Amino acid sequence: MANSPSGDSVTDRLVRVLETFTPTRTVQTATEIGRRAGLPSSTAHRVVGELVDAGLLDRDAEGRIRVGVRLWELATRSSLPLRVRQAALPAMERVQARVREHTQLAILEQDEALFLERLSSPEAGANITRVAGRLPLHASSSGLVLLAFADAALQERVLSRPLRRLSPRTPTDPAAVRRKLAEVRRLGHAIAPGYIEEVSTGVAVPVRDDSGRAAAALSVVLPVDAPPGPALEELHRAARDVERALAGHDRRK
Amino acid sequence: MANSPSGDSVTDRLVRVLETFTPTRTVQTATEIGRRAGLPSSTAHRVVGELVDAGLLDRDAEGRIRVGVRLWELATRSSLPLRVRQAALPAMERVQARVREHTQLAILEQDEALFLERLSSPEAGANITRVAGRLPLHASSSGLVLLAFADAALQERVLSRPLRRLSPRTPTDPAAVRRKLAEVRRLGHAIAPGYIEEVSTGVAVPVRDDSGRAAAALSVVLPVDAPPGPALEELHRAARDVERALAGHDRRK
DNA sequence: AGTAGATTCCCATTCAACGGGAGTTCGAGT
DNA sequence: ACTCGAACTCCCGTTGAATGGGAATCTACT
Repeated sequence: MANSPSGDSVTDRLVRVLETFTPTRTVQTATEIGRRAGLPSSTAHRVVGELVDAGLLDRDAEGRIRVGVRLWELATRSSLPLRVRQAALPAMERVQARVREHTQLAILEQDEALFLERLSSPEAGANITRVAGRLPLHASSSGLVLLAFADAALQERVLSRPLRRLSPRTPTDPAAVRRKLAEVRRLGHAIAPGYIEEVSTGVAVPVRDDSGRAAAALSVVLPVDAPPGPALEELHRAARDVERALAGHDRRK
Repeated sequence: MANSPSGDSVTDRLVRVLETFTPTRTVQTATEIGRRAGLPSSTAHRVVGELVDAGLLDRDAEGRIRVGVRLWELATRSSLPLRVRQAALPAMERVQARVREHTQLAILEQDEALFLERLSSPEAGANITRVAGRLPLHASSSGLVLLAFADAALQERVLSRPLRRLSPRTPTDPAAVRRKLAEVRRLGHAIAPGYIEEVSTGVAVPVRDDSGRAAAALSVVLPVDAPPGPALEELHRAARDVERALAGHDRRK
C-alpha cells in the first residue's frame, strides 16, 4: 500500500466524498462518508478532516459533517448555472405569479436534466424536483425539451440506453420517445402528463441559443386535469425574455 | 522537491485553485490559475487537468477554464445556504414585489456578510452586492444587523481590526460602529445611508433563531433620498415569515 | 458493566505527485 | 514571412506526503 494503491487520485477521492452527499442526505458521520465513498476508515477520517480544515466541509457540534458554506460560495460565485439563473429569474417570477404553480429552470448536464431553480407557491402541489436535483431526459417535460433540441448524437445515446420508468405512464419504449421528440420539435413545447407522478403534468418550453439548441428549459408542474394552454403561453413569453437576457449579457461581455 | 515541498496538502491546492475564480473573473487560462494560486506552471496544468477530469472545472473550446456545473451541483444540493434560501425566497419575493428595489439575503460567514440571494427589479438602481459575494460587517446594513445580534466575542474581534472604508460615509471609527450597533439592537433594524455607495441606503432586519442571534439578514437597497419606513415594515413582516419557515423545517426533521 | 460504533493516534511502506526543463503550438505584432 | 511571447504538453528522476492496517480511546446506548 502507498499513495492510493486503489489507483485513484486524490482529486477523485475528494469528488467521491462530496458525492456521498445528496439532497436528502445532508449530514453524515465521517465513518458513513468513508463507507459510501469506499475509503478505509482511517483514510476517510483524515480526508474529511482535511476538507473541514479547508472549509469545504463543516463539522457541527456533534462531530457530524455537512457540506460547507465555503464550498457553496466558491462553486456559486463564478459558475455558469448562476448566470443562467440570474438571467431567467425575473421571467420565472412572472410566470409563477400568474400561473401559481411550481416554476422550474433546467439545463442539460451529463445526459440528464439538472434543475437550477424552482419557485413554488405555497398552494401548489407536491413536486419531486429540487434545486440541484436531476431527472431523466425521457421522463420529464424539461428533459424532453432539452433532448428534442439537442444534437442527434445525444438523442441516440440516450435512446440506446434503458429508459427508466418513474410512474406507470412514463414512456419507456424508444420508438414512443422518438415520436414524442418529433412532436415536441413540431409544437415547440413538451407536455408530459403523469410521466413522473400520476397526479401531475409537466409542461416545458425551450430557451434556445443562437445555434437553435436548447440552452435551458422552463417548465411548470400542473395538476393532470388542468388545461395547459394558459401556462404554455406564459412559458413561451418567458422563454423569449430569457433568450434576450442571455444574448444581452453575452454581447456586453 | 517531492510531494508538495511547498508544504501544502493537495486539498489546500485545490482550494487555492478554486479561489482564483471570483464573481468578476469567471474564465481563466490554466497558466493564469497557476500564477494566481502560486503553483509552478507544469503543476498548475496537471492539477487543472485533474479537476477538469473530475468535472469540478470545465474546459471550453478555446481551452479556457471555468468553474464546472458539477461543482455547483455538488455544492448546492446539500448545503445550508440552499435551505435558508428556500425558506426565505417566498418572503423575499413579496418584499420585492411591493418595494420594487433590490432585495437581499445574507448570512454571517468568516467575519463577513455573505450574500445568499438577491432579487432585482429592472428599474432598481445599481448594486454592488452579488449572489455569493461578500461585504464587510461594519459597512453594510446586512452586516450591521448580523453583527449586532451576534455574540460579543465576534463583535470585539471585528471592531479590533481596521475597518475598511468603502465610501466617504462608511463609519471606520470603532466607537462610532459600537454606537451604531447599540442603536441597531434598540430599533431592531439597521439603516446604512451611503455606507457603500453615496447614492444608496441599505436597510436591513435580522432573521433571529431561537437563541436570539441573527441567523440571517434581509435587506433592501433604496435611493438615499427615499423614506425607509415602508420598506422596513415589509422587511419586518418578511423576517417573521422566514423565522417561522426555518423553525418549521427544523421541527419536521 | 458491557457492547457497538465512531473517532483518534501511530508508523512503516511506497508509489503518486512533484516540478524543472525542453519542446510544441498558437496568435499577435511588425 | 518572420519574430516573439505566452500557453500548453511531455518527459523523467526524485522523494516525502499520503496511505491504511491496527490498536487505543471515546462516546452513547443498553
